[in-house]
Amino acid sequence: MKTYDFNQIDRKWQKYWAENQTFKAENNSDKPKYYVLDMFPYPSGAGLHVGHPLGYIASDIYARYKRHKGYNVLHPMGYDSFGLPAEQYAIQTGQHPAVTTEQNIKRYREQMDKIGFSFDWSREIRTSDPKYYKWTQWIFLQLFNSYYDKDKNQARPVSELIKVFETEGNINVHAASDKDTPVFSAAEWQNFSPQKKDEILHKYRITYLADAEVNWCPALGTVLANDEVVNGVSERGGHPVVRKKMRQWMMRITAYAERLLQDLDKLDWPESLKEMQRNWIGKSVGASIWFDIDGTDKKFEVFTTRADTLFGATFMVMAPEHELVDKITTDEYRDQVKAYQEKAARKSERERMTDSKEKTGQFTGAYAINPVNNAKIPIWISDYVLAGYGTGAIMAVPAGDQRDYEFAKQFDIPIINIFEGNDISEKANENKDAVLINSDFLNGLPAKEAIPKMIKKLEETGVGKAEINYRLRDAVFSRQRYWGEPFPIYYKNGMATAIPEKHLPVELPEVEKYLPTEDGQPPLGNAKIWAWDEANEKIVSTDLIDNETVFPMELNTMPGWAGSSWYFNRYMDPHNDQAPFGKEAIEYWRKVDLYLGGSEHATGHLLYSRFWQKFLFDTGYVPEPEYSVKLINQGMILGNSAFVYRINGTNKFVSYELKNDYDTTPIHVDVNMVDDYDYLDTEKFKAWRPDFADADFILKDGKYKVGREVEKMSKSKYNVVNPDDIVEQYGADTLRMYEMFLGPIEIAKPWNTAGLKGVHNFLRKFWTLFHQDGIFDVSLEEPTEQELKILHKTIKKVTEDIENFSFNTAVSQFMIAVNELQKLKTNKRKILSPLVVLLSPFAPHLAEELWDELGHEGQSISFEPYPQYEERYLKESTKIYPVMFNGKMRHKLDLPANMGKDEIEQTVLADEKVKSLLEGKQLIKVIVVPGKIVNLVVK
RNA sequence: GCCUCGGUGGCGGAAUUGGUAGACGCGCUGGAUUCAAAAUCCAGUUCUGGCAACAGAGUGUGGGUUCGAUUCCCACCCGAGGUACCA
Repeated sequence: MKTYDFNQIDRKWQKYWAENQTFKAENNSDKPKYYVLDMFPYPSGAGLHVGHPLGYIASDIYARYKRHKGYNVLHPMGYDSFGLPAEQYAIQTGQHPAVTTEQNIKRYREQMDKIGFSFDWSREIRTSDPKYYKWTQWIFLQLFNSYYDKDKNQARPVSELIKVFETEGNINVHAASDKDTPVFSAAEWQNFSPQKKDEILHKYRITYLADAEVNWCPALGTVLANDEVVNGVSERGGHPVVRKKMRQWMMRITAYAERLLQDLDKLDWPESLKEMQRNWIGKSVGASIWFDIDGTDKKFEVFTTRADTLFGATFMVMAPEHELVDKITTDEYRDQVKAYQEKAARKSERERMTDSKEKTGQFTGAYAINPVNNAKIPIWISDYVLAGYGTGAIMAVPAGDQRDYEFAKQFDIPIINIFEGNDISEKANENKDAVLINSDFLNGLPAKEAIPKMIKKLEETGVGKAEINYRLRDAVFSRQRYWGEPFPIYYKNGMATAIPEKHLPVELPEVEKYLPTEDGQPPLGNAKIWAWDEANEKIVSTDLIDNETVFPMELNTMPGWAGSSWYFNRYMDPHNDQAPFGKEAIEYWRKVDLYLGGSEHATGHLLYSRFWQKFLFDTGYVPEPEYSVKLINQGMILGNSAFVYRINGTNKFVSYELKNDYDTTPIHVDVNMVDDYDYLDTEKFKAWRPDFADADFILKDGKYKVGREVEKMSKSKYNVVNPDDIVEQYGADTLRMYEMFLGPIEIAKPWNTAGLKGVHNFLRKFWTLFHQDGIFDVSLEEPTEQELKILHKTIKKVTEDIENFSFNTAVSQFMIAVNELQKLKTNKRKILSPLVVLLSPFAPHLAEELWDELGHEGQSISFEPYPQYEERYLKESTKIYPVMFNGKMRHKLDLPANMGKDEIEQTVLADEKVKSLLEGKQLIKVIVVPGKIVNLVVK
């Protein structure tokens, strides 16, 4: 080989690794285990862009490094292959989502293979594969058959709960359940109808059916997420959206709120990510207080974190949807209350959040009685109180809460000042150190002391108790979609009933259309073979539903996060068809040692998967309550968009420097038509789109310069850079090292190709160290002390950098080493050979090639031990000490490196130059930092 | 508003527990090589002044602790991400 032929080297070694299954991990080994995981991708039609592999490269470097270090490394990859884009494509074209998905996966795989990852492809999984979702359905059934026992603090079988109901009712049951769960005795339970029993059990199940309020779009026939609704209409199509209660599958994640919060402290995750989860869970400690309603036998509960301010409560506010509103409203106010409720119902949740500037509300005519002083307090409704948080009602203390203050001002409600030295003419006092007044037995106390005192009083008189509230809500688990896991559920006499486990997987049925049915049913309503024959235990035609033993199947499918909430465990034993994973496999691998992925999953995947893991831990299926103790976020790689400037109303385009002289509109232009100096290839531009074919240009110095802007990389912005092109032009190793060199992995950064050449040069120089005039030429001579120093310094620094995931500085270190060795014209085997191993996690193709040339045919470098540095080569014989006076450098001194602190001090003070500098000054003290500095403090 | 993270040359970015700020790369300048260019190699490159030695300033701003601060403390400004009538 005459030159560094990276394309040939890439192909050769990628083939070799595939054929030899070099990176296949075994489930038993004498070596210690290490599990490196990337968040698996959704295979979209657009293919990979240069941003996707960033995390995969980092994890691959670490995985390869750990293999060198003697670990049995599990480094798998797969696809989160259920999802919306494939379904939408199916709606447009009639192409089955499975076909599209298969094509996309093939493309992803080809692209990933070109980068030379050390994935164990024998363990590949796909969430849309029935062999995989069989076990997603299985886990769903375990959740369905469990409830959360608050005494034992773990999930328990529903069958045990039923036994308790049969013997003592639910009076002593302390379990996570819906708020409206009735209290009943054993005798009552026995007399309930099967439907009633079923309904009650749903209030306890960890996955359960409930009427949840959703954004329903009648025109689209589907439920939309909050961010798909803009100004009360759907983001796509602009159809009206209404709030509607629908029967949905829910996940009782709230049962795990406290454990999800507590265990965050055990995790070595980025602080920002943990903080996001903490906020999302939103724990607040306070009290609930019962208020009687004047002149009735009704009462209602409020939650507050400031029980101490009860004497300052001058009105009560209920959410417009509060169930008591209709019952307590007096005739006088009925019409106005009704009108307000209707107005509030029309607003989407998002609107209610945004129009928060001005408070609106309506008095109900009813009054509550303050339990501590029997004061009559008017009850209002307002949408600033949310039905879904706490009890949906609050006690309003305008002196101590800014929102209550604004409301009181708006409606001229009196404000009682309850804080000493407080000015209530402008705003409320939210300072917790303020001392209470006008508060009877709490006068003179700050919140910290007053809160427990008040709660004690409330508990004694039986009108309140200490309480903890969480912002976290139970998660909606149904989707009105086709391309997702079907539920293994059928409806017998209206009761959701599990299909026996032995019949899993319940495979997704074929449908003619992927749209909702005409009567508003989800797409599975179009399926012909979608009914459960209980007698014969199989899925049959829906035509047979009138038959006594044939029942309709669930028409919803599971959401995208179902399959991704446990996939990390499946990799441990991906082909098991008896269990989601074998006991032996999970006991061996236990958990992910290093997890890499984006922070956008903080309150989605990363929370749901922790929840499922804890459930599986409770039920004894997994040995760890947290599946990933160490997590690193990789930052996004942003696109560097290019713009041309069209003069309005013409087909003329003006160069960036001149654009301010005209009235122009910027237009995205494909970055692949722009060179490194931001000049546009005008011919390519004309050929790009028909409407630009006759474009005119106003040039500057004969060239057209584009404008630049950093944005998210996306097809629609024409700023996507395909990794294949970089690999083609510079080789996989250059791409790998360059992406690492770009900056720390956690940071978001724009893609620019400016530095590619530098990294590529490094690899060429490295190759050149082994070759004279293109011919392999490595000497067996003993290395010099200087060469050994370079080697060992590099080993030390690079190893430390890898351990700290500081891959950008590791790459720099390699560059330094190569520059130094190039200057010495080193071609000694004893230096170069360890460097090859050291480099191999970063540039595996080149490393394997050189390793082969060094004479290790047939032995993959991948399992060679990583070189270790030796301290003795790092010691320097002399060290230059800066001699500083009052922190300013005045002199440099060459001293032996191994000199002790006192010795350095004496030698420095004896130095002639130092003596002359000290002349006429008073020496106060001498600071010696061995190996670093000598600082003389003088006056 | 609140929470988290950050602010260092023309650019991306380095700097162990406070100890010579600007590693490495890009770009730029000069030189070598070449008929010429590309490529490669060598030297220089924080700013200001100076031919230079050198001097002064310098890590968002202002203050503080210290012999010494990019690093620690206080206040503020700016940016990114998250979150929001959460009672």
